[in-house]
Amino acid sequence: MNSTKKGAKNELSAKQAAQYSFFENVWDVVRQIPKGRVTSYGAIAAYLGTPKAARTVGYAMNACHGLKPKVPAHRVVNRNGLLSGRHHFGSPHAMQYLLEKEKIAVANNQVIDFKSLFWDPCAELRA
DNA sequence: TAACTGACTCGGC
DNA sequence: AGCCGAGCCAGTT
Repeated sequence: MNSTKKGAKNELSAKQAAQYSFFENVWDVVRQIPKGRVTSYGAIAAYLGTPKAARTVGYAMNACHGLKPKVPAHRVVNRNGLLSGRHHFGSPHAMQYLLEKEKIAVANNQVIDFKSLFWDPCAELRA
């Protein structure tokens, strides 16, 4: 006990986000995305308490490959509804193919009616 | 230890 | 209206 450390790093003070790394938290939220819906990196980051950590969320996706629980990263797109991470699925069409299977219309690497299909974790999971 | 990267986002021109 | 640059966060090397 008495680690005598400065104690910093507890700034998260969110509800959970406790011992799990930021990545674990991101994956957990992504897995909660309902089928047929999509969300943005900024929305996930904001839910974790860091609206500016959108880049970090995308970075977490980079490590989501090979995870035990499947992470529907294909449901995560950028703020413009563009499939920015399609190139990281091994195949540039894999992400679009998965989205189409979810009944999500995709054109030109962009989600159609993205605004309507947008799923906000802070509004649905918000504690 | 320090520096860089990166699947983003916002603002300004 | 579209294009460009800077900022931010966490993890990796």
